Amino acid sequence: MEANWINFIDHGDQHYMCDLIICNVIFGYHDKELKVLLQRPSGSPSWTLPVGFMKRTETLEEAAASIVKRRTGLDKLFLNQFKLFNSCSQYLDANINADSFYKTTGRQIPKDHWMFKPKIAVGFYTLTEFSKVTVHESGFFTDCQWWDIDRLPALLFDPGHVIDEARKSLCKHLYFYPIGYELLEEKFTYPEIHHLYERLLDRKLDERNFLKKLLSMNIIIKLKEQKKIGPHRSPYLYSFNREVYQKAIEEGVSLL
Amino acid sequence: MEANWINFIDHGDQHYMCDLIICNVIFGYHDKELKVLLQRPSGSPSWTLPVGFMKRTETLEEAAASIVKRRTGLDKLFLNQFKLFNSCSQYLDANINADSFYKTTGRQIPKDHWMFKPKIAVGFYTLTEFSKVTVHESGFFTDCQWWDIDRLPALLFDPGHVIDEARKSLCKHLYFYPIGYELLEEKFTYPEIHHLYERLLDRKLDERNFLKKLLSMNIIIKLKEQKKIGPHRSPYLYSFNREVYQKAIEEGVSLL
DNA sequence: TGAATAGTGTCTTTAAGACAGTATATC
DNA sequence: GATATACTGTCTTAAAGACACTATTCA
Repeated sequence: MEANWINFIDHGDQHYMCDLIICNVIFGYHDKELKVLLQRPSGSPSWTLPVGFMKRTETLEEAAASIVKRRTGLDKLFLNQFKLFNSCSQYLDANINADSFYKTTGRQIPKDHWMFKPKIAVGFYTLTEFSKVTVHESGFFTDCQWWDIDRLPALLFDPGHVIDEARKSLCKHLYFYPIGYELLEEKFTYPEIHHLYERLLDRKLDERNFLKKLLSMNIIIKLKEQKKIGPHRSPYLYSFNREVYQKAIEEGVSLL
Repeated sequence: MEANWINFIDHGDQHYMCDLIICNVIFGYHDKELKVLLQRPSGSPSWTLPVGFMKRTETLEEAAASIVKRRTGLDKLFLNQFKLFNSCSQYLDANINADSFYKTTGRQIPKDHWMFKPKIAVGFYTLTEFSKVTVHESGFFTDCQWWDIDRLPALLFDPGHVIDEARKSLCKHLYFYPIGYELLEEKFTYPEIHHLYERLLDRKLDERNFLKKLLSMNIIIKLKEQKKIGPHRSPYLYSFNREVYQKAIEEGVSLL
């Protein structure tokens, strides 16, 4: 076990908020699937959401952004603080407790140590186009990978079904604000955005009516280019009208 | 200064989350005005929102409810956790710091004491019919009173304009869920609920269309009784259809 | 009869929803 | 011409919005 990890255990509560953990649900979209980025502590059979502590000198948003950046290499992502979760008494792994620490490190840590106190989890979700991400492994977490949202592994650290709640918040968000700029590439086809919305909402959207709506709001612009997609008709490319999109983000809008 | 207060200073961080404070915006509605309940620490010229710490053994919602109950005497109120606020380095009063503690109590408290560390404020808002409340003063806070939302005094403890944010969240909430059961009396007139919504949203609502909407949704029921309101035509009383209202709370609905 | 508030109906406009056949590309 | 996907238009229905006069009560 590394020296800075031991230092963290001994003095972490001076530099980090010890009652809080930041818990990120990183959504990705690729190949017609909605995905979530999960990590696995080395040696553990179970997966967790990317979590981390918050420095006393930073804001919640900075803390969440730095955790996301550590995993994805990306910054300036859209981050949404969607919910708080009570009583997370372990932050990484049920196997991490005073006994297991003693066994693996020979260090005796008191049972009332700050690490073992109950914590509030601050849930953030974030959206990114899958292929922009280079998945980063780091230190404690040797595995890190994307999972289809409908085929998730059992999660160890999951107070109150964090992913479900994140997804619900995302859906609600979708009724008020546009989403897509973060999840799609700069230029995208109508079938892509149409499918994305169906996937996010988990229901059918009439393809003609939805397109009519998007175009009537001027939120997407039809380009002259087409995308080659193999042995089929080439779909036209669209891009977001940044001005309208930005305004919709700020003032709210209903696309549905 | 009382013994349990000193005990709190010395050992509070064992029993309370020391990185968090719970911050409540208690909205009331009475006499055509939207109001907020504020308190004033004894000796301070400035007002604050009802705040408090959270016990390590309780949930966020329990902590918020107990603070609200302490001030209003009411429980089972609708509570909505609407936002987090960064870097609240003082939780009650800028005048409370190591020096002032020494002056008033003779007790030397280290500058890195848990009370003076930066905190995250967890914002809740709650709604109640003004006249149900008996305003409770308690211990440290000798004044406690309702203020018209448009004529608030300067607030000492107000990271990020908590009341503004609470009001914004409330408005947004209003587009998705019904509100009124908590703010009106059991039986109310149409002008009352109409005015309440105008006041909450801070804009005109066509009286005919809004009534049409409420009735077509079956969310309010016209009673046979009328309310005597002085030298004018007596308005009919309405009550909420609890079944429809409850369903709307759970599933969401648009009244606007 | 004047002042203040309560109460109500119709028409217009806009948005949502349902629905299915044609077009393009490649093999 | 078979297959797979892209693309488009019209009609129906429902909801939202605009709008102004009448009713009641009391002094």
